[in-house]
Amino acid sequence: MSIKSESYKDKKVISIGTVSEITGLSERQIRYYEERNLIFPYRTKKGTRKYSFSDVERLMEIAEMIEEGVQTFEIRKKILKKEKEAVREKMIRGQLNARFGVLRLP
Amino acid sequence: MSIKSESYKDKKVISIGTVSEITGLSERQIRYYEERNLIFPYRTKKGTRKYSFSDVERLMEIAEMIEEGVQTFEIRKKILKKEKEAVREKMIRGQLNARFGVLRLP
DNA sequence: CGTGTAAGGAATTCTGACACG
DNA sequence: CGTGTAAGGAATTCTGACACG
Repeated sequence: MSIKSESYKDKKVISIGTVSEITGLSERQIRYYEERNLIFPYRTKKGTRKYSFSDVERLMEIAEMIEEGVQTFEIRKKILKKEKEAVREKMIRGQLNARFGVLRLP
Repeated sequence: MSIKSESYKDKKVISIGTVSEITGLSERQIRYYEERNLIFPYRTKKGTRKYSFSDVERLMEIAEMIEEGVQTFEIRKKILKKEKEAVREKMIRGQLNARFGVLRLP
């Protein structure tokens, strides 16, 4: 349920100009954060970047940390940690579902 | 709740080329349906069209009807009818909420 | 390190129009 | 009626680089 409903949130369809407007970040900043492996837009055949709403949210979190003086390297570590946690969460749910049927965790 | 969660679905951030790819419709078709008042993209200051996922869904419904031979004029009437129903629904909910507090209808 | 900017090219989008049927 | 297309212009996006600090 809460996974299916994220279909819109995770679809990479927003181009960089629009992302720039939404987040208030410059295109330069957005591209730089990609260079630093903080964000991973989809690339169309022609090479233009497409972002999801999730990406937009992540960018805003990144922007906050940057303002606080956190370096991109540190931010990257935090992101990796978060992702590992998410994977672990997913696996636990999968195992529970496999044994006891579908259940809904908050 | 079900209203708040539509925030992503209703944000007009997708440009016409991407909408064309998602729906399989040509840009010409998409612009024509706008001319016929079936769809209402947001316009940026510079004049480029931006669509939401809701718009994309509506376009796919329109495409289906067109294939069935329904004319744009008829489609427009159906859309107007649907919108009126939605408004009525919303008002009823609002009145119920006002009198009995928040409740959740399917 | 993080970000601005000018540079040149490629791809996108827009409008109004002609065409077919 | 619904859609394709060529036309010309304006706006977007991309990359690699120089700059500052």
